[in-house]
Amino acid sequence: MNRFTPYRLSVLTNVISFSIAQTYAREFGLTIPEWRVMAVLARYPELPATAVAERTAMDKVAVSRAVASLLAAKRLMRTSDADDKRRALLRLSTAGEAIYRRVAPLALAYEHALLAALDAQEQRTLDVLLDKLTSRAHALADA
Amino acid sequence: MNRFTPYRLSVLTNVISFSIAQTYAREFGLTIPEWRVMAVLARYPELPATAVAERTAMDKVAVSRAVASLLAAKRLMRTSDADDKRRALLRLSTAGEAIYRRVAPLALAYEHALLAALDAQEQRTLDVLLDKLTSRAHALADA
DNA sequence: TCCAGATGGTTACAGTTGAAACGAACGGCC
DNA sequence: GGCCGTTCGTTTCAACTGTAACCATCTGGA
Repeated sequence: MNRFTPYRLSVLTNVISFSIAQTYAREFGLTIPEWRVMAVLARYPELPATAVAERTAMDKVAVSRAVASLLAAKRLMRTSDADDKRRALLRLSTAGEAIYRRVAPLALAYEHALLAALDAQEQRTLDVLLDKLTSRAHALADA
Repeated sequence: MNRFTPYRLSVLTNVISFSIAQTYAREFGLTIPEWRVMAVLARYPELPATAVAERTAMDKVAVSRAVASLLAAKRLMRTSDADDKRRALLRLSTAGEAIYRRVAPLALAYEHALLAALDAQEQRTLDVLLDKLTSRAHALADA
C-alpha cells in the first residue's frame, strides 16, 4: 500500500508543506494561508477577497481569517470599494511588501533545492506530468 | 505563484485526496486513517498499534482513534498480547475483511484511472521522480 | 529484587478547519 | 421604486488534529 501513488503524493506533499511552513512560521510568524494571500497580492495589488480566494485555491473562510490576522499585524491594508460596498480591496502595506521581499527568495530557494534532485530533463518532465495528472484528477473529481 | 512546484503538488494532492475520501466515505463510512489501518491489517494481520503506525506513517494518536472507531463498527478485533500486556494485537473482523475486499479494487481503479493520463514511459518516470523528490524533501526537512 | 527509564496506548486540551447560517449590499426584473 | 435571488465577507458551531500529559506495563541495571 505504500507504493500506492496517491499515498506517495500525499507523503511528499506533507513533507514539503511542513518544511515550508516551518520557514514561514519560524522567521516571520506567517501561516501558509497568510503567505499565499501575501504572494498573490504582491503580484496583483488591489484585489477583493473573492479574487484572492480564486487565485490561491483557498476557500473564502480561510481567506477571511488570513486577511484578518494580516490586518491585525498591519501587513495588509483594506479599503472599501466605492463601486460595490460589499467588497473590500486588499493590498500589501509597506511592512507587508518588505516581508514579501524577504520571504519570496526563501520560497524560491526551497523550490530550487528540491528540484535540484532532478536533472534538467527530469524537471521538464515533472512539469508535464504534474499538469497531466492535475487535469486528469480534476476530470475524475467531476465525474 | 501558481507555477510554484510545491503549490502545484499541494493542489494535485488535495484534489486526489478529496476524490478518494469521497469514495471511502460515501460508500462505506470510512475516513482515510481508518482505511489506511484496514489496508495494512489486510496485508499483515495481527499487528500491534505501533506497527500499524509505522507502516501507515500515521502517529499513534491517529491510529488509536481510527482503531477505536473501527472497533465500534465491529470491523476490527483486538486481543491482548500475552507476551506484553501493554500491547493489543489487531486484525480485521470478518466484516472488516468483506469491506476491504470491496474497497481495495475501488482504490486501485482510481489509481489506474489517474495514471492512465500518462503513457507507460511517463508512468515509470513518475515513479522515479516521486522517489527522488521524496528523498530530497526528507533531506531538506532534516537540515 | 527493586527502581528508573522506556514503551504501548489512551485521554484531555487547545488550536485549526470547513459547512452552514448570517447580515449587508448588489442587480435585475416587474 | 420595491421585491427576489445572488454575491461578499464574517461569524458560529461542530468535527478533526496534534501536543502533551497520563496510566499501565515492560526492561535493564544496580
